[in-house]
Amino acid sequence: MSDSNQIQSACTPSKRAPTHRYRAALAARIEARWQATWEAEKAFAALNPGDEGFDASTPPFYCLDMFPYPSGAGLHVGHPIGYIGSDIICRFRRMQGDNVLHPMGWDAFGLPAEQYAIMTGVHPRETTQKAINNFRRQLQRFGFSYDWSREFATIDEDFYQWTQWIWLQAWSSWYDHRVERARPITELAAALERGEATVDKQGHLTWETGEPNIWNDLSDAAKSTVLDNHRLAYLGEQIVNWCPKLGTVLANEEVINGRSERGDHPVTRRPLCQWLFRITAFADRLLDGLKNLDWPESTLIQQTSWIGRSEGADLRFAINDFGGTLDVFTTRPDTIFGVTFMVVAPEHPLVESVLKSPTNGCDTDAIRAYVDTTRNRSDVERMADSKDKTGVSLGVTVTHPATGEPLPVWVADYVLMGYGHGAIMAVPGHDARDQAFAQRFGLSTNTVVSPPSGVDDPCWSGDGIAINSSSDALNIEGMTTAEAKAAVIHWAELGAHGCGRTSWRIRDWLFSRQRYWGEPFPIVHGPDGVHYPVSSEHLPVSLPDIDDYEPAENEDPTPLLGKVTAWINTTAGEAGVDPALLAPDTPVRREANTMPGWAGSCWYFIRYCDPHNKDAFVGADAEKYWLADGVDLYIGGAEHAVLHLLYARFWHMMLHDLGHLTSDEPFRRLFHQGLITSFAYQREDKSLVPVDEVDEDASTELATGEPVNRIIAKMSKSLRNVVNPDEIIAEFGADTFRLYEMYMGPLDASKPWNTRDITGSFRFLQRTWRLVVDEQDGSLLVREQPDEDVERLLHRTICKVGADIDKLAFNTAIAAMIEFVNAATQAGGLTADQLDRFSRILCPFAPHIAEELRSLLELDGLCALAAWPDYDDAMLHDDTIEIPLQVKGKVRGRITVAADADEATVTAAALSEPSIVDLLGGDEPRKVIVIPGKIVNIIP
RNA sequence: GGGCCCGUGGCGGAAUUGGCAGACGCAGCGGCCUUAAAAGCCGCAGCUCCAUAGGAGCGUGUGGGUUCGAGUCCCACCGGGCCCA
Repeated sequence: MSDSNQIQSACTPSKRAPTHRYRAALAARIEARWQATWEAEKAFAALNPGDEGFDASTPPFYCLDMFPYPSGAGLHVGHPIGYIGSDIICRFRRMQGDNVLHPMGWDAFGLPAEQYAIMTGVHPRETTQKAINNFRRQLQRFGFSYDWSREFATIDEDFYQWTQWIWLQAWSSWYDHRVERARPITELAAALERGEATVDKQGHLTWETGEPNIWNDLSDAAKSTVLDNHRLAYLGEQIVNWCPKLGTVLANEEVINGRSERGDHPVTRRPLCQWLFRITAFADRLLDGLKNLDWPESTLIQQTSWIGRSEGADLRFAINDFGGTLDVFTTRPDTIFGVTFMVVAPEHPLVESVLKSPTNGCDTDAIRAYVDTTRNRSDVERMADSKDKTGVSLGVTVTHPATGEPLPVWVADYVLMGYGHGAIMAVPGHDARDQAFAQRFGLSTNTVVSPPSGVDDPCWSGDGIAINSSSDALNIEGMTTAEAKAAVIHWAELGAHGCGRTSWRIRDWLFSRQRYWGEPFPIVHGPDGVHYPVSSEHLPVSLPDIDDYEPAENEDPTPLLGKVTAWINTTAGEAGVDPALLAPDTPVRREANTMPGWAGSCWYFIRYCDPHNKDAFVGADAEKYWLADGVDLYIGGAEHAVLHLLYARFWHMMLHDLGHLTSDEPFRRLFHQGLITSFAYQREDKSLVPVDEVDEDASTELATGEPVNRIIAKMSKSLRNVVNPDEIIAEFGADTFRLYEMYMGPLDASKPWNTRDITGSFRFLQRTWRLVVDEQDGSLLVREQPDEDVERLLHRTICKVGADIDKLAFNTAIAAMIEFVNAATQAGGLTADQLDRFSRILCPFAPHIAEELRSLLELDGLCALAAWPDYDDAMLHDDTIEIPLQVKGKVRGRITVAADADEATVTAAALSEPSIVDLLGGDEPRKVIVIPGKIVNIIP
């Protein structure tokens, strides 16, 4: 600033912007001051049972944000929207007297830091720590009421030792389907020892008594194999998604259209021995548990379809000439009379048999050619072009079990080997894909289900009445779909043609990765091929340092940790195996795989309850207090609808069964915040133009003058429409930022960011400030006597804001506060008492300015810890109300009546209102509809 | 291909869940203040038409239906988004 300006300012103070106007610099001072105060006074530290000052009568409220993965790029304005919402709820509940647990931490293992390490050689721990520090700094500028004393990262050793411990719990357990819960594996061993359970030569477990029990004849290694086959964490051969480029296997969920979700590299399928979780054992409970959750409907639907329970039947068709049977799974056994052909997947063993010993009329060349071309197509491609079906006849037939008719067998790639038995019975009358196939190859169609009346669908796939459905062996004619299903299953079971079966889409969860930056498994491979756990007092198994992060890019999956031979090859004693299990000098090999990024997020919310506990993953008292009914409110993105939320539920159920947790569901209420999108500009040919190359007012491209259309897109670097919250806070302050994001629209809707709109929220705070503060000297300006209308409106605003916060409808709560401030400005100000109450309802939204206003009032204590103000019901309603009068649904006049006027009074008043009298022209109305307190509709 | 959600002024959105469509904010226009500008304050503001005040008609993606009354419920279609294949 130049000298002359200063002189002029000093001489003519009225020309100068007032020194105590609410602007960015003042907001920054206010925000720094109160953030420091909150920290110094530990205002948001949640008290645990046993802590000094803990009051058991205070209701607990656990509000959780999905913790972020701290990326090197820092926060953009989309990140905080959920955190602002949860902070408002937390501050509100705190003011209502709850003991609020509102923690924050870091999901810090994962691929990006490791890939950065591959490029730069910088240890992922270093990169991650830097990113964490930056995220923390950015988040703290918002004034969130987190209890930072509970902060941790999943890479901290005293956190991941318990992640490893929980994995060992799973490894040490099995699922008892008789009682539907997980139990310690030692109890299974004991039952086998006592002969309560028996095991046959194939290793199958039964609880039928009287079976010959071979358990006690087994070698120790064989016993251990039997137990291993029942553990909830087990080593199994599975077809995996192998990504040579990333040097790791990926979960199905991490593969999108045959490419890796991260990095978009090709993924192929191959069998591999991997650590798995037996999540399928919990499938029924994971499904049933959804019924009691207060979750968004769309997420419940997604989890339901992911688990994918389908009731149906396995049916058996005798293969002619070859012998043996072709087994299929179908959800519609009632359509058995509609089967006109069979289809097997190209990988089906029958195809190989046919090629080995072809029958007459079998074109082996065509079959081989077809199988070869389909082999390279992904499941996605195979399912996608449903319109253009391909396939080849196998030249064999099967016998229809109910009619005895021969049915041709085809091979086609729309049938997948991975689902059911890799074979289907085709019912072209009632399945769209089968119909398309039948039409393509001229196969016949039987209609066997009559749709409900009014439906005219040549390929009805819904329920109906069975028609054309009888033979000497089976008659289901006239039955409903449900009856027919039951009848066919009953018939099939009696005649050994099949049995009823529930099939699941969910598969066991692949839980090992060949990457470096993850939790090591706390288990070693003994010389006898048996696994030995690292005993819990030797946890964590620390991740060793390595020099070279580059994965071996080859066809043979090798874990990165396999390179650290000195760490891999050790002794039982060195690794921490219980000497009672294995002599300390026994050479052992450590497990070289690491856990996937999901591991820490499966239980981090449990650790927040008791983050510094050295003896347990959570203390029993803290767990019972905070998690008796799960997390009260969980806010996070809908992109985690299936994976994270399903995995966390699985761990929670397992730990519950084993007696470590009170509740069996982790998250009672779930809320998904919407995405913050951005405006982007599109040329006529739909190509996108970066925002900084566009004249936004004229809607033209700067370089060419060509017109562009404004569209809504995700924020992205390439469009240069990413907004950094640091800049917005510097320009307007954190309170304005918080208000703006909450005022944009409903929290669960996706909404476009528009920097221009922020000024509205900023001006609201300026008006609020000016309403009660002298902009020249900063002193408080309040009136002595309250304005009657303002007082009435204040009661309504308190009521509305409180109700809206409960509904997470922050946008309308803020609109109500703006209306209040505008009305109070017009009415000439507030009393000190009114300002006190208003600052308290403003506090959850704009906590810093609220504290500042409270301190100007010289009231004791922090606004953040003050009680939520009361309102008087009597002040919410007026004595008289105006009611619109409609004639045939159009408003034609209004009357003012007492709020509690009865129907007759309102009718009389309405019919004597001049404009209504006019319109009726002396005739009696045919009908008068009075909705008390709302509207009158007159039908002439 | 399937599932779920959503289409309201120039823009973001509101609407007590079937009862006055467009709250509140942005942008816009007019006025006050100012030498001027910014800021601020006061006011106008869905569209079309007639018009001096004022009035009439049309309006929540399109078409139909239910209802005294539909942005809201039902059916079909069009468009967009998300998720899953």
